[in-house]
Amino acid sequence: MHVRGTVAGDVEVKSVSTSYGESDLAEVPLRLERDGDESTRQEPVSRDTAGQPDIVDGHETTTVTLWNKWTESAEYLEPGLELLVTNAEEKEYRGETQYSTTGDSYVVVEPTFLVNVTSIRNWVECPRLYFLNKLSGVPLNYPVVKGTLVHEVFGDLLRGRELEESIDARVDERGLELGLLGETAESVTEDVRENAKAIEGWLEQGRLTEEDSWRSEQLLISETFGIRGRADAIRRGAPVELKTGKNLKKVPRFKDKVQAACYALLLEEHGGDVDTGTLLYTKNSALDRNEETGDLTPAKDFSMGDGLLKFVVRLRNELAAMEIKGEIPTGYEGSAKCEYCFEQDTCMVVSGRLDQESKAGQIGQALPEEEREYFDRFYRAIEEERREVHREYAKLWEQDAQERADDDRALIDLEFVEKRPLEGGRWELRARRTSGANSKIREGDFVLASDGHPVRGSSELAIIERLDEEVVLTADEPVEVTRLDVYPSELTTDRLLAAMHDALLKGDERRKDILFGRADPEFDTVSETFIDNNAAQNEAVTKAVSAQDCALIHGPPGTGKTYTIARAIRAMVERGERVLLSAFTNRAVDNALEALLEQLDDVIDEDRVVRVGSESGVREDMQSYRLERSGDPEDRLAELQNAQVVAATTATCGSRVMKEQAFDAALVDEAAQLTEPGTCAAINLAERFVLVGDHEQLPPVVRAENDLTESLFERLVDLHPDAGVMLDRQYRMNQRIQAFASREFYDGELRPAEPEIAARTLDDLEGVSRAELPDELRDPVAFVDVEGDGSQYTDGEEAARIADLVETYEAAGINRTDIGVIAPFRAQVSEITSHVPDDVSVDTVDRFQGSSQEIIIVSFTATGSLEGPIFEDYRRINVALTRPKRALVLVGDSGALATDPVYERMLEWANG
DNA sequence: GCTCTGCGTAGAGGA
Repeated sequence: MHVRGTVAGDVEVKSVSTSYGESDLAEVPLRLERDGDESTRQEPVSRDTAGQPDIVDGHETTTVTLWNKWTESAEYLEPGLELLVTNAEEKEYRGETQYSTTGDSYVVVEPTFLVNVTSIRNWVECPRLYFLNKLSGVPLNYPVVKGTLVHEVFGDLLRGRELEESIDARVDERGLELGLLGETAESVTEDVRENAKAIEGWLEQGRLTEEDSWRSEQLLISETFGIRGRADAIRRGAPVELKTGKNLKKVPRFKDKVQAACYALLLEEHGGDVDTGTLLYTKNSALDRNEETGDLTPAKDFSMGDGLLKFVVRLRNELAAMEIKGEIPTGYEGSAKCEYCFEQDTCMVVSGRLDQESKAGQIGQALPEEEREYFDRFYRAIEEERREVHREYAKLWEQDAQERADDDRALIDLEFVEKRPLEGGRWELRARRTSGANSKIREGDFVLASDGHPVRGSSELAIIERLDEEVVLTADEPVEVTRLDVYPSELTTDRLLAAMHDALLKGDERRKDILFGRADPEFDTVSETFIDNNAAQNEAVTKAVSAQDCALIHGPPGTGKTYTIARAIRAMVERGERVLLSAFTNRAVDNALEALLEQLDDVIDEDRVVRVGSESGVREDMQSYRLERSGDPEDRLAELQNAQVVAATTATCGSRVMKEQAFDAALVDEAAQLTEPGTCAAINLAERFVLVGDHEQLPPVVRAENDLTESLFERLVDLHPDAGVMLDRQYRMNQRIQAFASREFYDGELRPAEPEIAARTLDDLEGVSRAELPDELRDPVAFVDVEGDGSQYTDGEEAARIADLVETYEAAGINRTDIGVIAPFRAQVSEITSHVPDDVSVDTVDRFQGSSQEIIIVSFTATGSLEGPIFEDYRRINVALTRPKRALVLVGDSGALATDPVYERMLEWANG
């Protein structure tokens, strides 16, 4: 039986004498997991072949005894951590039911925390090395790229692709990286071929002697052991790991065995019974000839005993416990000798700079205390985000299909249509959507495609190629797909961490003086006039161009910040500088790039502007600027190096490719939507930076409540007011519409740029006369009082009323495409969408940021009271109210709105 | 409680 629960008190570890001699044991007080909602819970798969495991029910506290080596895992336990003991034994002790481990037991700490196989591999080498890897990421280097290529070719061979064709295709795909590394296609092809020949020879042997069954690159998840990873290959049910590094010893390296053992655990949970593993060292072929037969022997088989598997689970437990507690490893946890470690110097430097305890010791001067405090604060915040991502993994099996669908995290009820083999051995899968349900899943995303359950059923990591009424996917193996689940990724948290690390430990001192307020930003003298009809915009461009360190441009709604950025970049380009243009979202990057291209028209050639990003992320009309990754290495390199302007999201700025680039200046748009480390990812690449944004609009989206919610932009605006300029003339709203936002959020400083803007009304639109509108809608700002239906996240009455308003406007000659409807909740967005015609754009406030419409109708969706975080953040209201150009209609329950002073003032203004 | 975009996935190797 499996016992699962939460540690409820202090753990007692002791030694006792048994008939077998001296034994260690740990007594763990455990609050058993209550199996409250049976219908939604399924039991994890057991390693016990005797039958289905029982989950111990109830919520009483009991004692679980962990014997012998499992006491090691008990040492990291503390109250609140979750514990799973498989194949436990039940016993009665003084009238109480207790449990203990048996010879077949595994003890798993925090089983919902899915640990990567590579993390375990790094951890067994040295826990401190694991930490350093996480902190700085692995930079672009040839051995790693070559290793990846050989793996890809190996996978292709297993899927039946021809060797030379595979090598050519794979080398071509990596053109950009190889170019950056200064490699030529010929030399890499030769190198990969040499490694791949060894694989091919070995595969041939297997084919000659016996019937082999293979599959390649399988992503496996174990909810019992809390491990996830992708096995290179599985041969007759056993893991095969490919290594392109050197190993001249007779036996596999220990960390390689640990890695294979992880896959063995994963395979066992998926129904296998594994006792051997194979490691394939491709460099060994020529060196390691078998003396007797003369055969090439790159493969080393080894047996995997129970002891190794349990050891691996204990390693995983140690790692998971530290991650859950947010502790930083010192290196003392492991037994590696620092003098043999070739990361020793890096380790000592990082330990010295951050003044962290470390087995290798510290060298160098510690960072100033405020910087170390900053590191600790942001490390904690980013790791909190990482734990939120891990909560998402756990939901893959904790939520049932319907719950996930309701949460927009899965598409269920797909109807499998067909599978088709692609060249290169991959598969195209097609399925039909049988309902109109929406989800977070979009084209280009990685998803788990399954025939029913993403973890327990047969499932594959797949890429969404197309998503409309039919779903088209590509995957390594053909799954008869009926369900898709969002596959969470730690990639962005990894990049945030690396960006913070780079800013603090690699950034120059002057930059840090600015970021920490120890020095004031300085400016050159520039007397040129850039924009002659808008003093604030001209000052902003001047500041951006003349900044030696940084400039901060505060751009309220409609003040032309995108134009200002474009103008500033043009001035920089004219000065011969290389510029990075960045923002958090692809949409913002493409918007800014569009404005920039107009400015650069006669300044530089089009091919000197490059957009870096994925095909699915970049907008259709910007695809021609997109940097292709595949092709001849020298061509790819030239295209990027030749670019004087590079545009990319901040996440992409943290990629290995972008980290190889350097710029004179970085301009970051929508900077108030970025976390500090997110902003650093972009500005780390440049000598100077310009942040453009509005901290009175929406803040960064973060999963956990932590220090990431304030943007670097906002902090620097306070810290260095002299480096900032506020754009104060808006080109969007009628004066009436603008008044409230200006007074409430911008100290009354926001004004119309021109009298025509202030006076714009619906009458200006072709074929429209306000005279045909009912009285209440003739004013540019109107309030429509609707009592509401009392539901929480939807309001059918508001939706119906909004549909009427749309019809009224249409009758007055207004195009439906000129009307936008904004609601606070997604549920209300769907509700309204079902009431109004398709060409009226309906969306959440958050998604409307950055755009505008002739007419905006706001649905408040609140009855009775105004409770809820969505209404607490006034920045959201600022965004909603500043989207329209000519007319704004507020629809809501005046009683509810009047309960909050800001909303009450809004009502007075709207009714005034 | 609610809003929700990014990212080649995870792993590739050095000595």
